[in-house]
Amino acid sequence: MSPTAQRPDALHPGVGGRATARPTLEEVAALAGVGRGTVSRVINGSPRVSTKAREAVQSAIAELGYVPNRAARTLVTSRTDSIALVVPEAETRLFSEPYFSDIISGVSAELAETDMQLLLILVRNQRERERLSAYLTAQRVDGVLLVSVHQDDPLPALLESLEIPSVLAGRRGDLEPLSYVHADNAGGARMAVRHLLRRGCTRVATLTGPLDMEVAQARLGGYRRALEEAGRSYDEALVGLADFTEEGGRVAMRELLDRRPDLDGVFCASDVMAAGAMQVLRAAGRRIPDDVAVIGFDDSIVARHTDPPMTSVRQPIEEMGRTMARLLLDEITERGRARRQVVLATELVVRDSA
Amino acid sequence: MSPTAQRPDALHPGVGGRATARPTLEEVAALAGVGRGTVSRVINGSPRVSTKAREAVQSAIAELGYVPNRAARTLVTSRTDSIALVVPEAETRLFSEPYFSDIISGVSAELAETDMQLLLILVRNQRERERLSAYLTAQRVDGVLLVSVHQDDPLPALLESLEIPSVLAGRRGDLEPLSYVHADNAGGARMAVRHLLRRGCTRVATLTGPLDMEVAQARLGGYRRALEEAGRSYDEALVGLADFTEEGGRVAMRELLDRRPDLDGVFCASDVMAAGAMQVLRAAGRRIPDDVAVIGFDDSIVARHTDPPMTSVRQPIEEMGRTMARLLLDEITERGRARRQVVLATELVVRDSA
DNA sequence: CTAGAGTGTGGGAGCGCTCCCACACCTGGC
DNA sequence: GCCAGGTGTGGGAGCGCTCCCACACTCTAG
Repeated sequence: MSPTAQRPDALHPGVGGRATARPTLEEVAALAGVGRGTVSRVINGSPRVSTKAREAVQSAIAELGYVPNRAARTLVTSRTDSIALVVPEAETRLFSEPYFSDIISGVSAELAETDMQLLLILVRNQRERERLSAYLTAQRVDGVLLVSVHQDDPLPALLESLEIPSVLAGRRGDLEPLSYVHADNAGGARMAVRHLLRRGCTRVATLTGPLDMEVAQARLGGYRRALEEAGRSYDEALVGLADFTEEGGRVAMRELLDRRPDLDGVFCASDVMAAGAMQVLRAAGRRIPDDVAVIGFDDSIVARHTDPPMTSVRQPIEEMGRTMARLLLDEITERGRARRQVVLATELVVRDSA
Repeated sequence: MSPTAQRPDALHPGVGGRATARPTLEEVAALAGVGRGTVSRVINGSPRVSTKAREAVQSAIAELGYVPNRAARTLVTSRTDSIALVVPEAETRLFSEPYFSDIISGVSAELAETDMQLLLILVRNQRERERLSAYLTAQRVDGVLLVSVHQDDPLPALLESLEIPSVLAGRRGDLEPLSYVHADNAGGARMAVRHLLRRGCTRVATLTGPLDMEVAQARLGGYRRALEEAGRSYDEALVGLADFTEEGGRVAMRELLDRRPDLDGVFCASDVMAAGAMQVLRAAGRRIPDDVAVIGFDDSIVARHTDPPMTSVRQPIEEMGRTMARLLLDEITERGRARRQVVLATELVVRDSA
């Protein structure tokens, strides 16, 4: 498609050499009848070039099909024009949720206008964490986006000490020193529980995520706040500790049902947990929503395929991804700028389960 | 965590310079009391180094916290130690299916033992396709994995002309010249339809994917073959053309029901289409599986959450990812080797819908 | 004892860029 | 006429590596 210089190569074809040799900046300069500096200036959009020289260079570039060698540029500028999206994916389940794909969609939408390349890096164990650490230390990216932040994860601290521009999805706590973007988890949870109460539920339980994640704590906090605002007391017997997974949701739901068989509403901190809980409730003969109303969190694809379709708290995940990318780009260009925090609103999507 | 040299920097702190200067190979050589060549040999694991020199170098590396500069290495070797996973994601739906995450899991599992870095690159429109083209032409990766291959996609041809090592997930057709890995789609479809026939279905319909994808054609072919093997004729009225999406499944199912209200089994070329079809069937008052048996394809998370849980053809997606990565690594090391094709078996997971 | 074939090693050259200094060439004001 | 202050330009230096040649040193066979 694009014209490519097909010059006869060296006499020795062998020793694993590439078939085609790419033209260099020097060759462009020679063809355009200018110096290397001028070609470089044209490529980098410097205004200090005469129209005549610029045109000569541009047509030489087109003729040779010249593409700059990024490695050479990186060697000089120590900029890589790429950013990493780091996913500390403990288990495949994390990935089978649309959360990550939506983040990625948002990030790459924001990057579309730039020539930043997005690198996805999965970290699933200690070994991979070390590889990433070496990778980041080697300055192979200009910045890092980190999703799924656990309180005891050493990654954020690593990013801090490396002083590499970075933005988190979520945060470790109130005092998070790194830039971050997250959803209004507490607000969303509160909204969900208020909906259950308004519906007439009087014994509303909750299934939490792993409490070493701020996001899980925030959702539990929203649950508690909604109850207290309604003048109801927070009852530990109605709180089931789980881990965002379907199986975890099933186990916790069974225990909850044992402890408080009279419960009539459940707010689950994730859709897949809610799906697990719904299975258990049905197996126990409860009708949804008549006997027990159920609300999930995420509004993922799972919510649309349960029976009945699930009411769920939607968070603007793609928008989160876009915002993260925007903050990171800013941080890369204006190094040393103040860290930013962004909180995006959540919304209740009402279907049939509550 | 890892020891990092914190030397006082140059007197001039400004002009956007990085805070910490990384040690170079030259400094390691000086500290170890050897030449540059020897350090390079140690780093690259050459056997032609004395034990004494090797140890001196290793401790110097540890002391300085030395990490090689990849850009410099790339400039010389023109190897990048990274590979791209290219996803021509037309719409978000593609991503919300677990297919891609499973591929990614498999690929990175296979890459774990190497120091290859995986780059995920999304291509969603013409503009992004051009960016990718420039990126690949600039030789920024050692190889490419391409998933979701459409017949009219210019990407495979681009990879061919660039002569860059690459492996496809799926293929354009029988004569695919690039290496590829795919599942036994025809066999899986055949298995599914045989299952329906054995169950006693006599009017088995099918919902296809977009027929510009070989994968959709193969599944349709398997459907047809199973019918013919059972001595039944292939009836176009029982074939609903769809596009792998839920909405597409709904629309096609409605049409099918209009045309052939007597159908008693449906093989759907994807789970989400099957989910859409099941909604339509129920709305039309059909019981599943008693009136109409339904089988999906993929065995994705959706299959476990329909009511009733869906029988589906499982393909070993993660294994596909692993195999793709393995083939690509081979192709990168032994350039010019013959293209390879791998077909992995599919399996019928029987649940309640058929 | 010497030629010959290994080993291990240092360091020059060079990968393809950007940075920046020096130099030409133009103005215009005195 | 001169000098100051622009503007555009060429090309040297150097980023941090790998490649490879040359040179010491072995050790063995004749």
